[in-house]
Amino acid sequence: MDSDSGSGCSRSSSPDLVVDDSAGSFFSNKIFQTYCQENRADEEAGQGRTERCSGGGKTKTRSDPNKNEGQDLRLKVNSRERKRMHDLNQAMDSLREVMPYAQGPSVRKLSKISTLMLARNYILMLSGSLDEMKKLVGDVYGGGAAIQSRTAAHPVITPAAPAAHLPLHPLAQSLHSLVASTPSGLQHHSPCPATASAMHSPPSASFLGFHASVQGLMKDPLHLASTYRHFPGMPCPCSLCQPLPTTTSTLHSLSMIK
DNA sequence: TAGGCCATCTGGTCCT
DNA sequence: AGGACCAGATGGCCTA
Repeated sequence: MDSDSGSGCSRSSSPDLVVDDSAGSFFSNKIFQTYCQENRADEEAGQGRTERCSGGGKTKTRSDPNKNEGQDLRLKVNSRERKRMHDLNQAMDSLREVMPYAQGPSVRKLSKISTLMLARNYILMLSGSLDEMKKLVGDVYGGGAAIQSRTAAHPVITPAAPAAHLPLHPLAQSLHSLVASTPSGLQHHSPCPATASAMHSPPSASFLGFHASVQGLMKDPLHLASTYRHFPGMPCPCSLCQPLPTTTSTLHSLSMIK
């Protein structure tokens, strides 16, 4: 049953995920690297779980593991699959850690589907904020700097602009208002009228404001404004609140190829 | 008790 | 051939 040791992060759980490897991308950050390290340590520690079958599931092949070679192979495959799912769950936990929702011992954690949908909306919201910040920077510096910063193919703000000696107070204030809309201050971001309700709903799909069925939401998550509730601190998925998909040009470094 | 969520097993498929 | 990935099936736990 210890056949799966040594695999570690030799292959990503999502090998088709092509990412920008530059500094600051998700897969180059600390969380992902520490996850890989912890994963190796977890393999040795997790070997004893193989026969436990705690959460449920089927146990029918566990009666006589030494019966033949086929059963040994089956156990190996089961162990690998179990480890793969554990890796997936760890990645999901890592994602939950950076999601802007109430976390704590008294709060039930987000379900997987809710985590994924919230992550998507959060990315869209941050993309919109980034776009807005670029426009503000362009307004402050004006002229060529604005043109430069608005170039979609090069969304990098050049720090060594000649106007760097200009007074920065308006810019700093603008940046502060934007920073306030990041996870620690998201409650100031939502312009929705219904944000005062349901402060501590459970973090289920309904907590995210999804009244529609999950299937319907996955089909067309961008056009369900009338079915969403709005909560403080949550990136709202409705068409009134979320940034338009046009801002997703900054996400083009992430692409799924299959 | 029904429904949602989850962990596990299992067989198939694809890739290296 | 072996491993990764995927989807279906199954059963346990929890909540409304």
